[in-house]
Amino acid sequence: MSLDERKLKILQAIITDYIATAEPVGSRTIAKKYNLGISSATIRNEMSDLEEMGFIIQPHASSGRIPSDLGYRLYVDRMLKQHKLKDDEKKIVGSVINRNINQIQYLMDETARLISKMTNYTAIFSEPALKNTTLNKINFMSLNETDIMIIIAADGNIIRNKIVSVNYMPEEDILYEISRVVTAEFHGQGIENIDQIAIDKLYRELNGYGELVSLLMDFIQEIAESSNMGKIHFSGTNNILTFPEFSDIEKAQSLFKTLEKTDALSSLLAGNAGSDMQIYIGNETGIEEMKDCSIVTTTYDFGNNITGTIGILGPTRMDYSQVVSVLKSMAGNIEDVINNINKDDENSC
Amino acid sequence: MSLDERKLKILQAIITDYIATAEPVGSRTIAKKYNLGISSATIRNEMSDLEEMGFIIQPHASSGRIPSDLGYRLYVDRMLKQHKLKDDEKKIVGSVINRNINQIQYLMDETARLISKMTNYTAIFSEPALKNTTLNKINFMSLNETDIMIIIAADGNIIRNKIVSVNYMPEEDILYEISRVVTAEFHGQGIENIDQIAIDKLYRELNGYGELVSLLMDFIQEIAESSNMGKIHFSGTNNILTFPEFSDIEKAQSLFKTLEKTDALSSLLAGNAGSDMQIYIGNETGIEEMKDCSIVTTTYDFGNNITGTIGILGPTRMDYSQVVSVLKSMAGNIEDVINNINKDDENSC
DNA sequence: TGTTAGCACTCACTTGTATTGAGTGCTAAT
DNA sequence: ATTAGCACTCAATACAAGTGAGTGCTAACA
Repeated sequence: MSLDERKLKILQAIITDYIATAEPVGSRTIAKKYNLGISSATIRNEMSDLEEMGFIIQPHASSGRIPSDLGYRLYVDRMLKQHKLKDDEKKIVGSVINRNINQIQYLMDETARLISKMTNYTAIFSEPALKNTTLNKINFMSLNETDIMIIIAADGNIIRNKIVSVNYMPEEDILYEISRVVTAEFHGQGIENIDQIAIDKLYRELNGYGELVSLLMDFIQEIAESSNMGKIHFSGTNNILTFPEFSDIEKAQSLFKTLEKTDALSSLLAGNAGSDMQIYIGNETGIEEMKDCSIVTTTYDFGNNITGTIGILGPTRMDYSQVVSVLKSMAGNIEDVINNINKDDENSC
Repeated sequence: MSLDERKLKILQAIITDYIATAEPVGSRTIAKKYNLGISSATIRNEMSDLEEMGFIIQPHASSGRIPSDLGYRLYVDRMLKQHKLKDDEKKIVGSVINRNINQIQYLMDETARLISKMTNYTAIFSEPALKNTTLNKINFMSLNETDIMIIIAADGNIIRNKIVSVNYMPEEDILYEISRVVTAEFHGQGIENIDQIAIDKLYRELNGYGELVSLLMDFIQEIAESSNMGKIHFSGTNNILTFPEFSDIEKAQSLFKTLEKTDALSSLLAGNAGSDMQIYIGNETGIEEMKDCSIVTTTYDFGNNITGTIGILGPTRMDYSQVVSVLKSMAGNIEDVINNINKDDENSC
């Protein structure tokens, strides 16, 4: 029994129909809707074969068939034709891009919202991990008599700040000088593995201001640690409620709960480091509560080895071709914006 | 027909029971569970009166009664006894507080999560509005050859930053000097109504660096505008799914949609400026989709007239006394943390 | 030998009907 | 004024019969 052209066509029809209706699809439906030039009886025979081969499943005797994880997998791997973005979809994408946003966080948020709107699924994104990032600039700024804000700028336009309080507040000018020295010493250092020699040297050079240096080191370590598990953000989670597979409120809730403790998901997203487009279908996610879900992720590049992940979470019967092309286009756009950040002020609106 | 003690007791019993069960409560139930020393028949008569007075409603003939908005209102206004925080609740509160957080955003997030966890309702909070805030310190910091980060520190430990690109990048030292001059000029100015004289003076003093000044002015205006409608955050929205009144998935979805476009909600939260504890019951929210919800809000004080709002969104039958006391305690805690921010480093964990 | 028509069978879903039970209102007795 | 008792209401539940979409199998056909 071989997987010939006709079987593929029937499988495709089943998947297409099931994506649209979320209802098990029967042989007669296929015969009527997709004119493959064969009768329902023949289709029945073929479907019987496809089921035996594991590509489709019969939820209960005498119901139509639905694609199995394996079926989706085959579809994704072999039959995914690049879905072309429709014109109006393109327009929406443009409108966000042209706004010339320069806060990455905000950009990501907007992108996620856009994705969830365009696909009616749930968008996921993780904050860019700072691993392998190099420090760029460090600044101390006094806020009042006791508080100082430490600002760390790293490659890829990544900025973190923290307010700390000090026992001894240096003069304004001294603080500036300290910033200069620290920056000179740490510039170019990897955030996760700062040279111990540089640290020692700093403590010596800034004799008398050890408090500041140690507060800084704390902060840097804090960043390095926290960035290992970039926070995950969602947009359009309520779209989940529109999926018929979650019309059972219990199921929807358990999925929401799973999304909240994002550990598992986090490692899933991290798994995509580098590869172009990752697709997890049903049980491939490795998360029990997500066996009816698929996740498609891709990475975007901040330059300097810093990458973030965006993805889409939907039911296994989601429209893979649309999802893939939306993601592809979005990742490209994010990179464009990031790389041209503030470089095209002239054509702002 | 007067609202005597006994009627109040019966109403209280109805509300208490309905909060717990979300089921219409009948006379026999009350007679059995709450030993008021009267028979179910008497209670029936009283309930009939209460219904006529508008405090309870009969969803359909021959069902139990449920409290009306008016009933809740009476309950809240007249019978709300201060709910004492249980010991274990107190412990949870302490654990967050002691972590000595100094990022306000993070603190708010944690607080909201805590509130939603303790109450099993949905927590709402708005970012503090910057209205009436005075500028404290302004700093320009170069990031690379073309980009500058503008940092604005305002009263109440509020920090905003923005990355802008400039055509001409001043020397590092000049940038520092500019920061100094700008800070000196703008310190103490209200963020929404900066003295035009000061602005003019600044342009004169910083002759040749007008670009920076105008970028700064843009940013300040941006902040002033955006802060008028502080963004609203939620925590535990999925708790909504556990409310039986939203077991109809359509209803849940329409509520979620309403929450997403937060305009209406935003003005609701803003309405609480200054007052201690605001309670909106059912239709009092003025939002059609929320007629089965109540919102309790309170404000917290950053000092210097800067206030934010936290609140709880739950079904109208929510446990008002618990909610009020949790909110009260939390608002107090936030203020404590904010006011002692970084002032108690010695007992950190 | 592959395809099709026909038929019996399965099973979720719908519809209609009867039953149950929690709850009310009213009336008469205490 | 309170209570017991009774008839009545109505949502919810349970059950039975009917419907229809779909399958598998077999025999006939090209």
